[in-house]
Amino acid sequence: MRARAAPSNAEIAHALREMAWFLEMDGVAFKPRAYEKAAHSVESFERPAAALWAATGVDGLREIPSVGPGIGARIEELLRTGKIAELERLRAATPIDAFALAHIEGLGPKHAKALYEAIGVRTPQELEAACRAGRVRTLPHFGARSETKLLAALEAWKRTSGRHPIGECLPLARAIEARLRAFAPAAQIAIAGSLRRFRDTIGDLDFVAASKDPAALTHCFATLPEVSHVYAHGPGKVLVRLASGIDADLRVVQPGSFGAALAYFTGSKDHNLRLRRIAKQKGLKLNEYGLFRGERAIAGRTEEELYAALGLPFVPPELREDRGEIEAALADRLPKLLEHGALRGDLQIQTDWSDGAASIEEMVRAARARGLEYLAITDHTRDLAMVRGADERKLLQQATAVRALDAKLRGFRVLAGAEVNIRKDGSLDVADEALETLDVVGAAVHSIFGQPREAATRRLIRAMENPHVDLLFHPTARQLGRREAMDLDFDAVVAAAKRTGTALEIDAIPDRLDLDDEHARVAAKAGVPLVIDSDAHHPSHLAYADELGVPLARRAWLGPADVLNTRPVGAFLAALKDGRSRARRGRSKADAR
DNA sequence: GCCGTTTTCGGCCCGACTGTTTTCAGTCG
Repeated sequence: MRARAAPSNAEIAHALREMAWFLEMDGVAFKPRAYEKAAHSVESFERPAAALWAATGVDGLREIPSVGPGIGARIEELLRTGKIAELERLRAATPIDAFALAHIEGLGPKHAKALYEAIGVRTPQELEAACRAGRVRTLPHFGARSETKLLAALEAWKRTSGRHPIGECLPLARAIEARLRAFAPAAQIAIAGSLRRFRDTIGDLDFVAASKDPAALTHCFATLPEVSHVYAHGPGKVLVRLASGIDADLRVVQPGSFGAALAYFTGSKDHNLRLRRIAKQKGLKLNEYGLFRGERAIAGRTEEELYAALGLPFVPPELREDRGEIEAALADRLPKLLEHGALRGDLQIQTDWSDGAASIEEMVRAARARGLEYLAITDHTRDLAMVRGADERKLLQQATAVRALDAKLRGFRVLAGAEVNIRKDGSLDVADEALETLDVVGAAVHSIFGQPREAATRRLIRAMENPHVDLLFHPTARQLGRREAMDLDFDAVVAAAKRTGTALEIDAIPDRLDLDDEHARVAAKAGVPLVIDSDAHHPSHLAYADELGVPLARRAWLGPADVLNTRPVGAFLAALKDGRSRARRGRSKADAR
């Protein structure tokens, strides 16, 4: 019999969150927050809790912040038996689909419990039936309006899984921001929330404004053409649903509070909690209106002023996730992050030789116009026959064309490359002799995504062991909202990348964003070089590298030294060459064994 | 249930809005 796989940190966190929800449902004081905090902490803990426990037992688990004797014992129980008896008991006592119901907007644990106890609602489907039958309005603390709201929330829940890819949200938010600015040129207006932190998926769009006339601005927001429904409209706050199915909200404060409100609504929630606690330790109070000593505001007009008054350097929004940035700020050791405009080259470009929309010349022109200094042309290869992927002959023909163009250019380099396909067993679809002639070889998975972890990991490692492979393109092959990342032993992938001198890519095309921030951070910490590419199939796509790739890298705490394509072309190519010779050394060692 | 440069006990973030209420609980961010 196959041994049960040890629960991952994410699975442990999920169980702890469910505990928190059930405890809250029962009106238990403080414990829910303790479980919630522990869940967050386990989730963002660097090492697998299972390994920690295997090595040092239950006492070792207490190395994880916010895990004490109680929760430590629960985690141990989960690791040992695959279950938490207390969670099973809570589930049995109130057999509802807590996880699904928790995602219905406006429905919290208390109401969920009341609905179950009074009329037996256990799932979103049963909730919908009860609302339609008019049974919900008969309960205490519920009315006809509650029913209408729940039905609307259920519709929203069915339409979306709750979060939206950033590529969809960013243009929409910028358009709304522009409308608000046009309406109130004197007001301060900003995008806040997870969008300002550049998370890869966004729950809703948050806007913050400072204005002397809040009511005019909230009215403007509530009547935007993009708005399909207004949930709530108060004097300083509006909550709406947009026609695209995304929720959006606006908060308006007085100018003296703009920085405090911006920080507050940028979050994350966990980052804010830490700031609040620091304020409290100093005998201050922090809210969305400012930092107060007693009744007197001592900061709040700008975020910089606010952080300074808390004794902290300014924390860039991309870092505000309570993933160590508070500790780093307190020690004045915040990383020097990659800046916009720092990328000099783009290493994954498709042209009309395969599935791109533009010619090599057009892509080069667009790249120059964006201020880039070099480009690698990396069209698809043989296995992607559907997009006319190149065989060896076509590849050499294209390389000749690229080099001819390169020879004519002044002050810009265009490099011959390919995006070769990694087959099921880790072999490549192009012969080594052809790859050897190219400047930049990226390898990528385009099919068979569902392999077991061990096979998938071996597949990527074998591809990286080919000495001609310089880059691993979109390493986990995820597609946001469509396809999960491949199941990989990522630590093993990172170790192999380091050993073979292969750089890992942050593919910035909006539906991939692969590596994600956490993987990229792990890779960089291990000393593996990264590249940030647009994966452009059209000249306009070149913008993705700076617009989405750079913020993602900032979320991963990357500095310019971590990213190869911040280097001038000569230094970049030298780094690739170094990587190839490292892979050759690794391979000859493997052959000798 | 966790935590500690006020603490091993006594705290635990804070305010806006809604709906159902006659002063507030629940939910959200």
